[in-house]
Amino acid sequence: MSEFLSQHPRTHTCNQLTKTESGNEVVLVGWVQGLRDHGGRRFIDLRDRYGITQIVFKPETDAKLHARAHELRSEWCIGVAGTVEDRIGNGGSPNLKLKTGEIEINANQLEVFSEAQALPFMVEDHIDTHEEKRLAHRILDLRRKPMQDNFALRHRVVQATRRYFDKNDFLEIETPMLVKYTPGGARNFLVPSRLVPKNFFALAESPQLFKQMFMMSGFDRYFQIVKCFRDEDLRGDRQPEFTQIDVEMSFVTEKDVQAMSEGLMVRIFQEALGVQLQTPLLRMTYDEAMDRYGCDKPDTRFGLEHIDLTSLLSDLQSGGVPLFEQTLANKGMIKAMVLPKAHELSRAELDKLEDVVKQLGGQGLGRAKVAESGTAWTQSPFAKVISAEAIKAINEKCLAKDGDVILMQMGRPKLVHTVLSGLRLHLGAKLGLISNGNQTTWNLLWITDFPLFEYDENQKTYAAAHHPFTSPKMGDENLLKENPGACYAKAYDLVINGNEIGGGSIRIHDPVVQAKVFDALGISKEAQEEKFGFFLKALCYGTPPHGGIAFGLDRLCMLLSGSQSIRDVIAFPKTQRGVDVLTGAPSPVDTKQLRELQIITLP
RNA sequence: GGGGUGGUAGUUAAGUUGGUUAUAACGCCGGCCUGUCACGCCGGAGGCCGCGGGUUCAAGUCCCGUCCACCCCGCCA
Repeated sequence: MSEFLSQHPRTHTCNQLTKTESGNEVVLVGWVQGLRDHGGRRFIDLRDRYGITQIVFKPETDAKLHARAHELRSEWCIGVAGTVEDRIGNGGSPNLKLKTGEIEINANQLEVFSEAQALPFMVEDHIDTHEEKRLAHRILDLRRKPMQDNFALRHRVVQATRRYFDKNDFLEIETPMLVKYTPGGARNFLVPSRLVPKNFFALAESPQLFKQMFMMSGFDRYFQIVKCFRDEDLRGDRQPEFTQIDVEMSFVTEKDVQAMSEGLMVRIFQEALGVQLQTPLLRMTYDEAMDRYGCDKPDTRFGLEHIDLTSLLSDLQSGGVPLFEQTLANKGMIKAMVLPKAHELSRAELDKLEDVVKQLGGQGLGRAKVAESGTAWTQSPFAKVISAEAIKAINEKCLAKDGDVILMQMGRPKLVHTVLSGLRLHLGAKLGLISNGNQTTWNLLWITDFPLFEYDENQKTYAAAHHPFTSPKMGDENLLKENPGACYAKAYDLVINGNEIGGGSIRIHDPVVQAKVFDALGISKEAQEEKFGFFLKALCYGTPPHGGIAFGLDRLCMLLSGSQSIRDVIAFPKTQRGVDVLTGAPSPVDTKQLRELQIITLP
């Protein structure tokens, strides 16, 4: 063990010392960030979590020490004792980029705590290394300032959250992670039980039922910063284990939950970024969002809104275009988006949009360039067949002027929306319509009035759009039996710059209504009892009206930090395949242990 | 499950119609250097071209398969 620290305890961090401390004897510890060896003057940048301080080794201070400094290498972990000196007074020049740039430490003691091998990549702010390598050497990656900043920010978000809810009388209570397996919804990770052989726990997808039972227990206001687990395919903003800020309140309406959530956002943005949000936030119904953006999490920082031409073309007998006619006959939808002349794209660039459309699953991209004072189309496959009346009507409906290009998608509504909203985001980025970097715009909005159910074409059944404990809108419970597809839900999502950051709802507190929803979902009485019997029973002892919300902490931190990936705000994330390349998880286990669990694996 | 992009030195990349010894920058190693802070100068080492097969006189380059990473669709109540 090193005696150095007992004789020379750390006196300062590497971001503290200024000319005020000139002449002081200090001790700094940290990592060698860089070396500049001038023979008679050896400089190193010493880095710790807080910043960087220059150390200088001089032969006239200690010839032996000066010689030893020659051996130092990048990322060695060292301790230095020395005198704070004014750089200018020493004949040097200040480094205005550093807070400590006017001073340096003239070293008189050096301790090498630990050497470092040659590095797989340099520890610097802007690295251009494949993520695979960063993950494999995560400790080096995490030493980089942008990563250190990300986790400091995440800490501030978490602390702000705890302070906010504490101040508002919420109780932070933990819920189980090993929970009852319930099929439906996200796929569960399974954990075999040794004590109850051949039976499995699921890792909790969310604490949904537990937090509702807290309300039945009379806890009134609950929150938790909690890990959740979902065994689904990964994305840049999805990890198999992730963290939610989970919230539930009794005796509230949608507005109450939203107001409490807005207060949280105000506090987080204030404490994490120093940004003042304006509340109340904007609200948009799900139907409006789908109509204008084809998406339930629209990025409202730019235009390029969608225009629905379906009824217009229906009125015009498809304008004589066979493709439109076919679409309408198949109960399809026709939507358009206008690319303004101001953002004119070359024909080659427009052709490339076809590839984008195909990647999104579309067949192709209908397009038309408006000409002759809005009476004609050029560069369009439809131009030859479409009626003059239809051209004029579409141009007017799209408010398209000469030189604008109308982009069209048609077919099944779901696909039209996927393709056209994907194309919209692509164009927003390509045309530079989304501000980024320092000039950050924060568009927060609520999406409200979601449908209660979605029809599953494959299964030929309804599925809960949010989850099956979501309350129907007032009056819609009467539709549950006859027309479930027409029911709306007391559900809401919080969207920030096109990212779904939170989602919640008012829950069902009436066991009769809850049973009706299960019926509509096609879950038999027996299955209801088997899967949710404990919960249905719990509902029967005086359940308060209640509702809540859950926020994706990782996504929120990703946005606030300006990170491109959720992995940059998770210390040890998994890759796209759900693998931890650092530790090698998942891995095979001993057959002895499998036998104990009464599990065999297929060859 | 499907589509796309990529994998060449420690790192990031270049590598022509297949053709001698596979380049460069940074990093690394050695030397010089008393005011640097992207220090500078001189010298040097470093390669299973992801992996496996095939075509060919000859493959980093062409073909087939496969693995890995990233992005997207499906999926994620």
